[in-house]
Amino acid sequence: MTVAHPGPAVAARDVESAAALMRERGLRVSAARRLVLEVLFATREPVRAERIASGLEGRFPRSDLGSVYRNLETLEQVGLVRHLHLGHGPGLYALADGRPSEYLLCESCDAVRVVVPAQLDRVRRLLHERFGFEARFSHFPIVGTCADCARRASAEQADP
Amino acid sequence: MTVAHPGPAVAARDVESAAALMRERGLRVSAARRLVLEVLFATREPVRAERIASGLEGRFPRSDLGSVYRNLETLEQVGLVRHLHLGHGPGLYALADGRPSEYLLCESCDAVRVVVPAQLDRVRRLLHERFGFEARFSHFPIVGTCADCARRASAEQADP
DNA sequence: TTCGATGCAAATAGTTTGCATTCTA
DNA sequence: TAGAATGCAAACTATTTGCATCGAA
Repeated sequence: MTVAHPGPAVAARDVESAAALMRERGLRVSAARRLVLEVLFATREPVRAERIASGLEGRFPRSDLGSVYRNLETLEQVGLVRHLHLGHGPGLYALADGRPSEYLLCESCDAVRVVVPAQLDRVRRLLHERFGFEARFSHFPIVGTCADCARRASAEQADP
Repeated sequence: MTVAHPGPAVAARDVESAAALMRERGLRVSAARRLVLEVLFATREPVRAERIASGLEGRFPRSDLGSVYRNLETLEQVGLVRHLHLGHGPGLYALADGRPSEYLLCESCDAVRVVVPAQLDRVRRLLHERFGFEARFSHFPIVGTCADCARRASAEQADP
């Protein structure tokens, strides 16, 4: 899960071009490795390793969970894959597309709001001015309470 | 680790007043439970459960790790304790003082910058205006690159 | 034909839980 | 003395690793 040297993100069009890139880097394209890519291309959202190993619950052949983890790490080093953590729970893996999504996670209802990085640029700028800190919300999200839950909470407080 | 109903934060002056509060809530103050409190009062920073169970490496009697976890959960429900997660790695537990600290975590060097909530109020306001989202950085930190590492990275890029 | 990758199983880290026993209120 | 909390062990989730074998280039 923890990648030593995650390379710069690479957006591949499809499994074949991803496979070609692997070979360019001197890596082999085995059946198990191709399968991880196929699953990631099939579901365009972040998934846990277990779900990949299950072949999306049967839509693809099952594969060994240990190998899935190893391949995800390799793919992340190459830059084809990124992983993120949404609160507690397992890491989630997805194809790296050019500009990574960023996330707002509600702790009350577990809702995840996906936003494009530009929407957080002002927040990022503010943090940079204040602390010289370059914030990223693509690997770990912003955590708190979403609008719905906040409204609900204050309603309950007014009328218990 | 995951607390069902974390009560409102309560700041206790010392172990005895914390113990008194426990009894007020109808909870018992056993030796093991008092020990958790003593360790938390002795070290004023967030610590992992394992470190509590070890009695801060021998300064206090060792206790059972399972019971430590159970007691931390109970203490968190009462509001005396809060836990946080700094990136990967185990959860960290600390006494709840009135206004919880918030955190900036650097992914390159693992440095943790502790800030008082007021320093992030503009960030919070911005997020609330944009998304109606109430962000907290006390349970999960803001993750990114600290000023030092950012400087180092751009220096390396200029002079490789 | 080589050595990178696999599959299986065992190991690890962090945390939770069942249960007979202990001890607080 | 009732039942809350303990201590120990086992279970569990997420992830990593050792190793003999296999297969892609």
